[in-house]
Amino acid sequence: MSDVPTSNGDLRRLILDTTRRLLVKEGYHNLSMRKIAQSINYSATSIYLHFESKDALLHALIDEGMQQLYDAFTSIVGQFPDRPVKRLRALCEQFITFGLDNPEYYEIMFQLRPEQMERYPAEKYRRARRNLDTIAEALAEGADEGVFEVADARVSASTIWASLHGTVSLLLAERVDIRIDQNDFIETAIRQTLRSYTTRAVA
Amino acid sequence: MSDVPTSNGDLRRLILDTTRRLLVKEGYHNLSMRKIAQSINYSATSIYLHFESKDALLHALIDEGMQQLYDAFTSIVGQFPDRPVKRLRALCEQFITFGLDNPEYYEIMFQLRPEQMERYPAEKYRRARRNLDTIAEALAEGADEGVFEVADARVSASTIWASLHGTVSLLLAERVDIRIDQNDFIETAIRQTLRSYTTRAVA
Amino acid sequence: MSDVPTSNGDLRRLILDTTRRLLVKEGYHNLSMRKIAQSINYSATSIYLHFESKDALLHALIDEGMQQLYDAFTSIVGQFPDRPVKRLRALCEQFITFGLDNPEYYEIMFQLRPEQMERYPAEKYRRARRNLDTIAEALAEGADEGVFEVADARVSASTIWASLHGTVSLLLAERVDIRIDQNDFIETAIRQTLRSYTTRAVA
Amino acid sequence: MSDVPTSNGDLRRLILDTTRRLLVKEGYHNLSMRKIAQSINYSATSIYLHFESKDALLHALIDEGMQQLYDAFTSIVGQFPDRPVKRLRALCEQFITFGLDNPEYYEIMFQLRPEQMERYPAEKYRRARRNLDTIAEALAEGADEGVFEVADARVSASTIWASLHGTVSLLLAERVDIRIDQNDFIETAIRQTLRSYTTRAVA
DNA sequence: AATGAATGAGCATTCATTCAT
DNA sequence: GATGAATGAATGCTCATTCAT
Repeated sequence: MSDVPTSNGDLRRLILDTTRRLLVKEGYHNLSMRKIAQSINYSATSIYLHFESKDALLHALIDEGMQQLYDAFTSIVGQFPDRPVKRLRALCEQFITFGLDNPEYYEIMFQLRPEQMERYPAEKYRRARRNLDTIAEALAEGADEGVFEVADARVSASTIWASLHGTVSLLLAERVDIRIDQNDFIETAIRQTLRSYTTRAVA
Repeated sequence: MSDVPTSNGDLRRLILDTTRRLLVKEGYHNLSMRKIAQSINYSATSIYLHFESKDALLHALIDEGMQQLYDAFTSIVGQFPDRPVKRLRALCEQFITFGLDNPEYYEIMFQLRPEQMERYPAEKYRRARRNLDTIAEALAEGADEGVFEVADARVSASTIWASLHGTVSLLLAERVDIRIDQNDFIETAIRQTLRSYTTRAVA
Repeated sequence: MSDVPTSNGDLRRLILDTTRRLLVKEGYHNLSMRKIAQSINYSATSIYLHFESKDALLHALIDEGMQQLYDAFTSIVGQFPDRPVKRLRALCEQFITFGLDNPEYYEIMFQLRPEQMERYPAEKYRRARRNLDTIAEALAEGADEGVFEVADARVSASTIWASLHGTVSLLLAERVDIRIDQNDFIETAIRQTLRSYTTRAVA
Repeated sequence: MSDVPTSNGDLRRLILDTTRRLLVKEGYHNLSMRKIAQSINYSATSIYLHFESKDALLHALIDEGMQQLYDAFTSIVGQFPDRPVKRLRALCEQFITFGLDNPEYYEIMFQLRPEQMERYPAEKYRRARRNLDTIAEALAEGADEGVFEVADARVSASTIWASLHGTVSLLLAERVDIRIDQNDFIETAIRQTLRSYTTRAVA
């Protein structure tokens, strides 16, 4: 693929992109340094010039994924600055889209158990939490406006995240009854999730 | 050779239990026949006297887990034969409890991607779906009684399952903000999930 | 296959027959004590009650094969007591038929290198040599009658055997050009082999 | 680590030669990558730097053998361009010499059953057939000159090959009566084989 | 006469990583 | 900045054989 040797420090970029591609194509378990090297027509050793270890490479990838998701979220916030309900729905949709579009990204970002990735510094996870805050803010603003009923925005945001994560996970693991239409499933999941926080209209 | 000499067919049990323990401690990907063998002070070959293959061993474990969960669900159905709301809440609580109590089962039961466990027969997954049906029934009965608002019980049941699964997954992966009380988180997740299907009170 | 347990000492017989069958069906390399045992619905251990080792079992089989071939040869001798030419041709045909009909038998009888079957006692190979003697006798008688030209019957018999063995080996190894008709090939091999020892008619 | 430190790409050569040696000493079935590695004081992994798989290694060996035999045949053809009888005799002698001198090559070249080496591409076997063609040509030319009596040169060449192959096989398997002088045996085999195709002298 | 339980040695192959150049 | 050469450890699995019962 990369017949044309990439000049200078682009190699790091090339490695990251290739790894991501392989991750999606072959899955986390079939990912090996050897295969990455082969894909970019470099020696396996070369990867170590740019990443201390396989773990380090994956961590960099997780960071990128988190950033990407954060960027998407930020853009949505920009689109609906004062429409918390619409904003929250868009965030939900975006999360699910992101997960389904980047399945193996998703795996290393959200599904790896800590003991499997033990050297990933907790500080980085904290960075990931910014995404959660975006949801919490929408909830809080909605509560202020009286359209959401929220006891504790932080807890509620996590609950919403759980629903979304469960939805993506089941879809990725192909555990959802095949007789159920995927879009129907996603739409229902989002609608019900939001509904559970919506203020009930009193006649 | 084993510390506590196990008589007769107990070895099969010992293998199953040890595998479950290792699954929790080291995760699915770091599980190997050799490690299992080492843990029980038997040769790796001995495992093959009781299980045809690594897959067969894991399948046996999945079956056990599914059965256990099914038994728990069945017992709940028996406790609340005509109280669909109470029954549904109990089922939700039970699912989360089961997941947190049996993280080892949980991973291989619900989190493994099909390509990682491809030889697990689809028929068995179908068997697993009985648990989902139990939820769908409670929803349908509740809808009949007018206490639940449900368009399609099958889709809704899957949606509820997604929420529960997401909740368990995040807790097991230790991805929930440590400042959030676990019980609070669980209670909120269940309450909101049910709330989203509850008929809105009319004044 | 042997649902009906064979009584008494028939087990030895059953093992031999089953092994022979497996040898043909699966080949020498895929033959294992485990598989033999499985095929006869006995434990692997039971085989050791009748044969000291896998080698011993194979030796017994080789003996049987040699005896079988010897019996066939003897019968031919009886059919053509004083027709050495016809007798020799029949022996050649029989040898090739035997080889093609019992390919894996043939392998352990004639193709195993001594170092692969080191414990097979040389004395047994000597027993096998009786078959060669039968050929040598036909040659010698033919020479006496003036129909064969033979310098040293022992050497010539070995030469003939070599031709036959080569023919069988190439056929079994599927090394003969597929455009050549097998019967044509065999017939030519035998005809030419005999021809080379036939006295040339002088005008 | 190796006794005589081999520089650069010599390891490939060393592996090939060692494999050949082991093949003679222990036979095809007892050949393992581990043993090869041990023999050259390298790790088993190192072999994979030079050969994709065990099969690939053996294929390389077969190719070498086929080429060597072909070169020897070609040289003989050059020595007797218009003496088909002498040429054929030389080819026969060369085949047997080759077999006895290279028992390791011989087994994998001519004695392996296809199911034992199934991945060896048929196209390569076809290449091996060039050697047979060389024999067929000598026969055909001799027939043209009236010195050979040949019905179908292709069939006859295969028949000759069978005789030679049988001769080599029995010698390698040490199945020839030890009271028979090896050179006598070989000489007789060749003489008789040729004789069977020689036109009978007319007074 | 028969077996269940057990094992050590072996197999081809893959992996992340190191090191001298 | 890049690499070829090399490796120890690991993988799931099969094998012939032994031994106490």
